[in-house]
Amino acid sequence: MSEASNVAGERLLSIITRVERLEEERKALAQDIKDIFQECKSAGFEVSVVKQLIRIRKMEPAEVAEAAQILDTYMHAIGMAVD
Amino acid sequence: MSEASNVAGERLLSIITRVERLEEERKALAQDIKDIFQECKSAGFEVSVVKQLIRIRKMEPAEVAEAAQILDTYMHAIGMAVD
Amino acid sequence: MSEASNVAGERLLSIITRVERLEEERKALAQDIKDIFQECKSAGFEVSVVKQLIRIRKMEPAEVAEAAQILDTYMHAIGMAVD
Amino acid sequence: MSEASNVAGERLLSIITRVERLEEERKALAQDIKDIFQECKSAGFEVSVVKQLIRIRKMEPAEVAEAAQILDTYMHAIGMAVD
DNA sequence: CTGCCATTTTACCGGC
DNA sequence: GCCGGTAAAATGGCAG
Repeated sequence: MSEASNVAGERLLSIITRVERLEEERKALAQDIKDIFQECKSAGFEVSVVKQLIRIRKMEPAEVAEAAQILDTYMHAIGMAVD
Repeated sequence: MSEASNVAGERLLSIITRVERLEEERKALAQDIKDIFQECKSAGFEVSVVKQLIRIRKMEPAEVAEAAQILDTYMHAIGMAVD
Repeated sequence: MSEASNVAGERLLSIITRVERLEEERKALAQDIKDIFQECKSAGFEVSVVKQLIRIRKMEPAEVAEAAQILDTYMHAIGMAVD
Repeated sequence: MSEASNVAGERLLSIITRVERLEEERKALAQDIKDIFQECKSAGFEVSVVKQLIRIRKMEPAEVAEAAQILDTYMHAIGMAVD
């Protein structure tokens, strides 16, 4: 036999191979992102600021959710929970 | 104009949008990988060991041997050697 | 010789031993914290709320620092940095 | 009254204060450990390998053997065995 | 080559 | 008691 010596081995190898494939795609995307930031820099933008902008755009909904969660926790704490 | 008030702004918005798009694809791939490890677990494999295997497969054989060698040397040095 | 077979080995063993000692102290502190939360629960407080309070007390200065960092980043970006 | 407005509040504040104190001690210990690894590096040891050694020392010998065994089995299963 | 940041791994904590 | 997600820590990669 050449690679996987039995049924379990074939299954395992399939798992490993698929993961490795997806990781490569992931790596390629990371490279694409890096390329865009390179272009960003060439266009005269501060990369760190742009990254921060992106982070803020992501965070705003997250912060709303967090605030809601804090409120919810307190309401539970004082026995006012609706559920 | 709707969002970006000038040429630089449009360029910047384009950059941000493209990065965000790629990041979402990255996130989706990460989820796919998680799913495979879930399947891996269901199939009865030790996920941590499978991850270790994938790590080893990424390394050059020489690197693997060298790392083992250093570890062995240190173990001898502190009297932890198996022999 | 019994444990470390040479000068380098003794040095290495000393390093390892000290790290292990500090890690144990760290672990003991973690246990102490857990014990306090147990007491907290017994006293009738909602542990999750107390933890959140602690987190919030930690976060306030962190948020100030973050805001300052954002300002700093922008000032750099527009060439107004003081340094 | 200054900070805690009642007995429960005082109790709660005591809990919070003690936890925060212990967390600071924990943080200080983490810094001490970092310092030792810095010294370790300066002494010419491979920090990653030393960390690996410490991990192995924490494990029961039987566990070490078992983990190696499983890895070996999987490597054989997918045809990566060295022998 | 050192410090920083992203990713990964590990420990914790709640629900089922 | 295990399993799931979540928060902390460690690791590795990268820019400066």
